[in-house]
Amino acid sequence: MTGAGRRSGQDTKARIQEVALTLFTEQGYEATSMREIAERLHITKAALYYHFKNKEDIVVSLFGRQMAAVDDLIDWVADQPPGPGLPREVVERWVALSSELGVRLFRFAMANQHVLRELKPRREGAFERFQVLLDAITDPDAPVAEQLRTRVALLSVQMCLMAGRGLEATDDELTDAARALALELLGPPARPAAGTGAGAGAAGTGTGA
Amino acid sequence: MTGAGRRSGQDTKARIQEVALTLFTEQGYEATSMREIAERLHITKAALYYHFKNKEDIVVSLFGRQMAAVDDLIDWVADQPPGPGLPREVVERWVALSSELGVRLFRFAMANQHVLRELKPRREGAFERFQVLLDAITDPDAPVAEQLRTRVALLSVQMCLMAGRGLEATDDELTDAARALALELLGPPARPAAGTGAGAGAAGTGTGA
DNA sequence: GTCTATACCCCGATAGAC
DNA sequence: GTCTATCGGGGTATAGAC
Repeated sequence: MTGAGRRSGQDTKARIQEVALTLFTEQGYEATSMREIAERLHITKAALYYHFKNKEDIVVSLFGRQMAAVDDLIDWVADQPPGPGLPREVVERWVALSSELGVRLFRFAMANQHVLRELKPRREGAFERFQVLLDAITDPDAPVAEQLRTRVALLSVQMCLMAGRGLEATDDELTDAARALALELLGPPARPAAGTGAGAGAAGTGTGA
Repeated sequence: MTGAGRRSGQDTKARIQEVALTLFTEQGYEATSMREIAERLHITKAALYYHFKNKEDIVVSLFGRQMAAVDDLIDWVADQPPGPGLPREVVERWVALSSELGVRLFRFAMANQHVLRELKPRREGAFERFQVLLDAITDPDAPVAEQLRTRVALLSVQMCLMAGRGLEATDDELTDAARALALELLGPPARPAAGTGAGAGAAGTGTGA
């Protein structure tokens, strides 16, 4: 019986998140003040601090699921033996993750790197976590040009989303193009050689985006 | 006779720029306060405002030459007839520009997109200006995947610089790899067909980085 | 448990004295 | 050319009303 006339705390919290994401995306994180968020909801600044520790905490709450998903991917990578097929696997999973999280949040994350960079919920920052993925798929013995190709492949997903701004294309089209480009950069699929029996079903791992 | 014991205004201004660039790069633009900059130079906040209109203006002064160079490139592009060889030309010039400006400033620009984005010295913002370049080399009639390849090619410089963090590679190596990657993404060089007599000497246009 | 009122200190920026 | 003083507004903390 909490859902009628009176406003439940859950509801308010969700509304704050909604307004905050909108404003952060439209005008940027720094350019959006706590007062501005509060005014849109007809509450006071202090009320925000009942629901969230601080301004950063709102962002953290918005990216909570996503950060956890990235952490899962990192943990998964840590358990994998290095091999020629690993980069493709990681790229596939990374693309799936990106489209699942939503292009909207991904764009926000890119345009506000400086905010995400400072968050320290687990591990280091969002930025350093991506570095872990990059390092995991980089063969330290390969020539620099080759190392860069592999790393750029993973980055190309973000780049396609960025470069796609202003193009007449749906988010799905962009995501598909990003995957195609990333895989192309990795070169022809390494045949499962001998011992490594990993390269089977590719992407569809759990979420099914 | 202004260079001895007394401190000239020119000197102070340069010292401010030096300290500001260091702090901005180390801890970010927003995380660096005017007071902090002033304290390092043993002057007060207000003194900074004698040399610079505001905080943004310090950044503008740092990027002045570079912004002008980008503007020149945009103007040049605007005068070119669209053609299959144009993307390669633009990429070559963009890579040359990037290495000339210095990898340091380029990294700062990427990590602080949100600042550059709001600058309005001429035209719109630094971000929108890059969009002009992207649009200039994009063939609106090509399939989306093809359009993205072209646009990502131009972005490859930024990607390599980003992906190269943590790699044992010199800035020159990264720049070279970026150019190679960009040209590869653009596909085989379009033969000069018939009428377009532009694709001659490629990059070396003025600066000679 | 939910929110308001109020106060704190730092920030960027300006005006005016020296 | 540099300082002091001051302004409005930002994020944050807390006391207390309901």
